[in-house]
Amino acid sequence: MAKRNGSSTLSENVTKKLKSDILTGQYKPGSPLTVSELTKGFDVSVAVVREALTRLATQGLVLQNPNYGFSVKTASEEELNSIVEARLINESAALRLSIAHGDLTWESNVIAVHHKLSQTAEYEEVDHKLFVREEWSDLHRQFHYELIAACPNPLLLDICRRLWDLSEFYRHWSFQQQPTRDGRDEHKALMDAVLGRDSDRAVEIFRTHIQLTADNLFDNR
Amino acid sequence: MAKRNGSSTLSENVTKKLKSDILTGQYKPGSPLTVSELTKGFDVSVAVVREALTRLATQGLVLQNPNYGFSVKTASEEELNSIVEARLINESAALRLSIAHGDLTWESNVIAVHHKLSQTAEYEEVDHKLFVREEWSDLHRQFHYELIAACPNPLLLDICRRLWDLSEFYRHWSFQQQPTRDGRDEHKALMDAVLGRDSDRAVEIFRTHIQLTADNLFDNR
DNA sequence: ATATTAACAAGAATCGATTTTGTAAATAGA
DNA sequence: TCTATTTACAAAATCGATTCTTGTTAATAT
Repeated sequence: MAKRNGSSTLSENVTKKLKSDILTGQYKPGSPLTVSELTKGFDVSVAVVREALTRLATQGLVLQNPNYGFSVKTASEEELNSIVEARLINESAALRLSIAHGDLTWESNVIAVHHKLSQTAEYEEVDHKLFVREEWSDLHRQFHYELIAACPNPLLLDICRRLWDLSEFYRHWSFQQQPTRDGRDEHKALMDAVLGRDSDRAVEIFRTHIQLTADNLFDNR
Repeated sequence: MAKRNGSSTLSENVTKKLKSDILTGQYKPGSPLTVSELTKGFDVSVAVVREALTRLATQGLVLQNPNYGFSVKTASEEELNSIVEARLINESAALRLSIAHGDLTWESNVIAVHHKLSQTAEYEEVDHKLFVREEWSDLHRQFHYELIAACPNPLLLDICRRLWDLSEFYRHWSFQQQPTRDGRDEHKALMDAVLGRDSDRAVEIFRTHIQLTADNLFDNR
């Protein structure tokens, strides 16, 4: 850091990096985010770090206690259920709108991303333990995002994006260690329903898919 | 300002005040929010003002162009429709959940707020023009909020709150000048459906209510 | 020995100054 | 006269230092 590149600001870059660090599990839930520590790590001033933390706090990824500082958001099964419920509500609606408005380009984009996703390995083994691969994780996100991309309501899409971020946080900090199912078939079925413009069916598959994914996170601990 | 009171921070207070100023129409949509101007107005440092602006920008009430500064969000009929649609989706869902979970205390709170609202005048005349009274506006917000208050999903409630803020912005900057209808009956019907635990009917009334309110804002210009 | 107050330290919040950026006016060259 | 480059200026972004808060420990008193 310490030097600006392009027309973006230091604050933007630090926000992006810090968010990514939190979402990829670099900090434990609830652990303090000391401003002075972060200034050293990023080699920027307090103003920049504070601005980044303030942004993330407003988005719900960071907790702010006045006069007590910032900390990474905590995790609970209860909250995960709230997130899943909110996602079901908003992403289902966005999905219906997307199916109603999507054009040919959108269709081919969906197919393209699905193909990549289906051909990418989900897990990798490190020290005799399985972890979700970042590449698969990115594609998974892209796939779900592409499904709703034709929704003409930018506000709704923004809500979906933020809820996805919150979900993402749990993927790294749940008690789940072993993969118990393969979502590949579900993704295929979901895509088929979407391309067939069958909203009801698509939403139904999506509902099951996301519910199962969430259930898995806190089961088998 | 310039002096802290209680355990709250300057940033919090400035954020609150600035947000209120924007929502009550103190600044025109799109008008620049110069940091140095605001520091003078609030008698605080740039850090505090920037933090407030950053918060509001993340919430969508303020626009931020990197290296170009902040400005009040703009208004368009298109965006209002997006907001209304997002509110319908989220507030309907919250309403159903609230009706399903609300207890006796909640019921009486709904009745209490509705009574206040029904007994409060909506408009006042200033210079031969009618304006919505702040007191009524607050109660209106409280009423709608109380209806969904028993929803056990805090995330969903937060989304509703933020969408309400965005709607609030339009109430002051729409082209509508003359009141064209009275929502009193609709509020009564909505409350009755809610207390009767009739979710479908409540959502239906709510849908009509919010749609008409939004339509009015951009009609009769 | 316990309760209360005072001193201290760590970190948050705030400040005023410095650096960088974008815009528009001024100058130079075709 | 018109375009291209330079210069000047205002505002944004960033910095490092100062001031406040809060929690903890040491000191004093009951």
